[in-house]
Amino acid sequence: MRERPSRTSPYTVDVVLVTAMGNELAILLTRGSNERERWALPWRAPQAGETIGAASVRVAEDAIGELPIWTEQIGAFGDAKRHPSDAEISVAFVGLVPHQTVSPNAGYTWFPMRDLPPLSPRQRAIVEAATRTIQSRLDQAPIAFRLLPSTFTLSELQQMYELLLGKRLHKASFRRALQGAWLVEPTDEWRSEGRGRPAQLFRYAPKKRRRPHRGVRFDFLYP
Amino acid sequence: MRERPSRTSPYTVDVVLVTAMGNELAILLTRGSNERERWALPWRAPQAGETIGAASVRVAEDAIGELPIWTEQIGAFGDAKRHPSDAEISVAFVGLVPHQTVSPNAGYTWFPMRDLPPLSPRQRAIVEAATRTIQSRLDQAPIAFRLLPSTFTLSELQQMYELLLGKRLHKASFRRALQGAWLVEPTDEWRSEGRGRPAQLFRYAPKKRRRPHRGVRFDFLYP
DNA sequence: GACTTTAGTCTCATAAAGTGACTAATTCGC
DNA sequence: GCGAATTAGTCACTTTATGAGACTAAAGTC
Repeated sequence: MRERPSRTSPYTVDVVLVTAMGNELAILLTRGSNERERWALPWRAPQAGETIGAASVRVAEDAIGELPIWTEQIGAFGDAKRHPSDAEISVAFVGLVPHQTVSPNAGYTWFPMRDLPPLSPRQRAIVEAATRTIQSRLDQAPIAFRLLPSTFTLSELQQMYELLLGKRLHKASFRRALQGAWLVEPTDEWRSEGRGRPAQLFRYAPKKRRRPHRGVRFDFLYP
Repeated sequence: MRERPSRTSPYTVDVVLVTAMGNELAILLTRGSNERERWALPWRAPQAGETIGAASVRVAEDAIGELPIWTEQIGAFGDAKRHPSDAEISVAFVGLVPHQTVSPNAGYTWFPMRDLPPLSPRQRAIVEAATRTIQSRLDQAPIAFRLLPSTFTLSELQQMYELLLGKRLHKASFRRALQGAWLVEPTDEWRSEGRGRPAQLFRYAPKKRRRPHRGVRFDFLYP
């Protein structure tokens, strides 16, 4: 983050660290040491010999002192869009971080996704792509489960899905799909959350099942 | 392709050009000028100031003299896997090319995907990711349609989907889904292909429709 | 003309999804 | 203590999607 891109690294590795903060998704931004700089995604110009995977790990550790619970590469960004560095391209990663357990290091701040400060055009594009990456993987990896504590109520789980998908879900349908997927098992604990009936706590405990085999889907509207 | 990566470009842009060759998918490989080199995906170390998009276009034009009908970035590859260049990372693209109309330039050869010559580890990983990218976009972009001539029979379309997905599809289900998607319209032409009933020709002519709104899907089996 | 081959349709069975209403267990105001 | 409000959890009904096989149609082969 601090160093300028060296001659041997005209690319950067940028990481979008996402968390669920209350009812919103938030990402981690930094201004580095200079207070007058723009906010920016944490990034790093890898050392010679440092792989992009290793660089992304290091960026995350610099920011939160530990590893995200899930990481995926988003892609390479460049195409003339400006970046805090002079690098031609930036390889971007998303990482998910449970909010409760993690506090960012000095200089890093969570910003709700709906109210981000101005970013460089390239990093703005990276953030938008990060959202799409999360949503497209939501049904393939236990993303929502890992953003929650080890036990959780089904309402909490549904709210997490709603947050990540950016849309409301129907309670009965959600639970039916969840049951069919054999992904959670009930504990014998219940939690009373003020008013209303207490909710049973569940834990993530996936069981093997046969992969549903589907035909084709035509999901595109036009050209 | 010919040049070594310069000091200002320690990354390459690699392109997987895919076509349907008879009953198989094939990709375009080159050995460059040296007959004793390994076969490799077409790649290029971008000039200073050349964007990755522009570089991918140029790689494709060098290989087939025109643009693929559909292109998408696969991602950045590196992580210590070897590559024909010395570059730390390679940004990979997939491009689709209709086989009938395109003949590769000198030095480039189509290889069926099931029978590829040895590639560098990094390019091997790129090819595998290319397949996954195509399959995951197949329901979101008119990929199969563009690999076919402008008019085609529904059997041809189904075979193209089967080829791209790597699995058989049920005829009636396929046609029903296709009809529901309003993507093709019949022409008044028919084609007789030797024995059997002549098939009606269709053209790709998508009509607007409301996007199907679905709930959640839990498509992952375990961790 | 009977048989084969490919195209195209139909129907039935089953599974998945959308939806609203219903019951259950708790707190809050009074 | 009791009813309203609130949240959890389930049910029943409808609609839509999917899988599968059988059936009809139109050509060629012999």
